[in-house]
Amino acid sequence: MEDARRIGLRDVAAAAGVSAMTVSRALRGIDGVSEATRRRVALLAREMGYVPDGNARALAETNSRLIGISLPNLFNDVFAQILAGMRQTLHGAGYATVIDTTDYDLDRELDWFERMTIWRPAAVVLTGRHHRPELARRLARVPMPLVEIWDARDDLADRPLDLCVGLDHRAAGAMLGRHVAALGYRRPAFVGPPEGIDPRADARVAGLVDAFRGVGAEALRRVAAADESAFAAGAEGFAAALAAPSRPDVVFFHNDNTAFGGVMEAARRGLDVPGDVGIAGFNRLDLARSLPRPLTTLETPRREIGLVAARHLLARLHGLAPPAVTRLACRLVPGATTRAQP
Amino acid sequence: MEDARRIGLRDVAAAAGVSAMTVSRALRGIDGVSEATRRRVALLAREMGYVPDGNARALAETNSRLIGISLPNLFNDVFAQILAGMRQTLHGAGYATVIDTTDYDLDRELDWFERMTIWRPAAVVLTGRHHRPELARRLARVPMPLVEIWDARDDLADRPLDLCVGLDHRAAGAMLGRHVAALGYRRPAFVGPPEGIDPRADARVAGLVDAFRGVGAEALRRVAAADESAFAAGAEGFAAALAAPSRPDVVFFHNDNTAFGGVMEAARRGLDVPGDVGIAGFNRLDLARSLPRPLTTLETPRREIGLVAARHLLARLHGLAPPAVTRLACRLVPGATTRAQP
DNA sequence: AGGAACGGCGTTACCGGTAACGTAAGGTGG
DNA sequence: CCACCTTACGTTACCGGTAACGCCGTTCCT
Repeated sequence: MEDARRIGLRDVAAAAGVSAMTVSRALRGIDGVSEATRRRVALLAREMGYVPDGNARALAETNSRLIGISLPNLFNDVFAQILAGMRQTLHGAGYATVIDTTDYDLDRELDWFERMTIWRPAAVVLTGRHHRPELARRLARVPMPLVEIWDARDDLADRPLDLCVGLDHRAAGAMLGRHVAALGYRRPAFVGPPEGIDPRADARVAGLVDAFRGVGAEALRRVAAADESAFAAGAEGFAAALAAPSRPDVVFFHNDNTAFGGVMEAARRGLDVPGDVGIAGFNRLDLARSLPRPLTTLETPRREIGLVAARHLLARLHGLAPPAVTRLACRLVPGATTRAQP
Repeated sequence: MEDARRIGLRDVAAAAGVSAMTVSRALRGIDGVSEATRRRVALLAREMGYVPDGNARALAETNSRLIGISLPNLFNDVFAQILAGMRQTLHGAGYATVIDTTDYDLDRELDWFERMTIWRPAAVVLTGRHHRPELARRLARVPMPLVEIWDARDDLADRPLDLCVGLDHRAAGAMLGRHVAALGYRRPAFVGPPEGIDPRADARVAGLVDAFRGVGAEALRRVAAADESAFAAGAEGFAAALAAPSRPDVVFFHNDNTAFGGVMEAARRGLDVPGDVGIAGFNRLDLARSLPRPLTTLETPRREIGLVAARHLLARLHGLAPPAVTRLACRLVPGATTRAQP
């Protein structure tokens, strides 16, 4: 594998009869080299198969062009879309991105952060507002621009580590909940991950509770559903929710995919949706749009979050001062899986 | 941002009253340091917030622990699952991974490859067997272990660049096609990306054509469907396929998500599936499992491809010689969207 | 008792680039 | 004709680690 020594700047320099520094300048397009020399060097470098060494370069320059991004996972398109939005902007600005997925495990996030900072990234992107305290301590020692995405709660006491772009999941849950409560539903249930796993899910549940408080509704029943497949989890969770003594008249789901599992389970049981039971999803995933009976859901601006986060990060890297907290709006999408009128 | 100079090995060394080399050895757990010194140094390093510099380290050591991975995209779980399989193994072995998505654009793949190799990765993972010739040329100059995943056609004349782990998409298409042909369908259509975008889709179409050849079937009609949503694309493609003069009696889809779009469109039109028209998907995505009428599809071993690819890559990095081409088996999943008997 | 082996640590020389500064040749203006 | 400025390079000193080797005081063996 390591047959011949790698070709370095010095090798090209020797072949061209100039100094290494001249080759460096020529290849980077920096002033101080005649056009003739530049062309000769560039040609030679290409012929010899010269590839610059990123490590040496990064070591010599003090600043890197690397941005680390931590996401819970890449399934169900939510984070994949946020990521796509960020990448587009960051790559366009000449930054490389390094991704990791934590599966909602804060220890894995911290672990990744420590392994990542070894490479002296120009900035870091984290998901959510909740991290191990050790992470903030490390960050304080070696400050660097940082964006927390996806979760931007409306709470002045809760300062972000640096920048923050996302939505208020509690408010989002409340918006959806109020819409559904206004339709007359009074026995709400929620199917999603167990409490304490995904803070955003917990926040949305809190929002639902807010919405149903004071309208004479029963307490929201939360059902934990976990399966490697979101669809299966939704079906099982829906079944579990219906098994409760006081049968819910509407079931909220963690996202549209799990909600679809619920819709399927309802059909399997011969239940009429929304006649017998209402169903609401979250995020407005592609699937929600394509169902014959459109899902009642809430559209989250995922791609926009990615774009804005990247833009603010770039501004920050250029020494500007973008807003610390950016809260993007969600859009209620009334569907046919909840009844139309009270 | 760059207030105080970063703390380096020398700073810790000075504070501990030893040489930088001793600190380096102590922190890396290398022999030649007394236990007392090691502990003192480790504690001091932690207190001072010392973070090693990956670039300097990578420059000093000749070999890196970085593996670059190129995938078409991260939507619809196919590549996300392959990736999850690889990551698990590679991270366990102490390698870091850097991902990029090409969106099926070979120029972007080449571009990424050139930017990536600057970091002297220990190995590279590419998707598919088709790349820009320039990429192979670069690779020849700076040889490194490489795996091509997902596509492992059964063609002796077609040598992989190095290693290869995947499945034979043409054979997979043929397997599914033969099953469906045996059920008596004779007017097949295919809905998926336009020809020339995704070589695997093209191979599967070739397999379908193989399967329907010689059974007195009409020529397979290929319908291009592209939409940002796979579901919408499936619905539109299905509609387009049905609009043909000789209406197809079975429609194959690029994957289960697009197939689901077809199922929805059929329901919207009041068509009976499989009575009026059969539908078949591909990949056996989670969705296919959760439908009330299970989709006829072909299960591809995505996670296993990731695991095996990573394992072979590690073997290769350890100087062993894993098999050059590994073809994994697919599993036919007969469903209820095609009729049961001829 | 003398030399070998060993544990524990320091020195030196890179790894492959780049910033900063130095310099010779040719052009320019007074 | 000479001081002065450009242009086009070359030199030097790092960037922050690590491998290889050297050195010194113990301990152990014969």
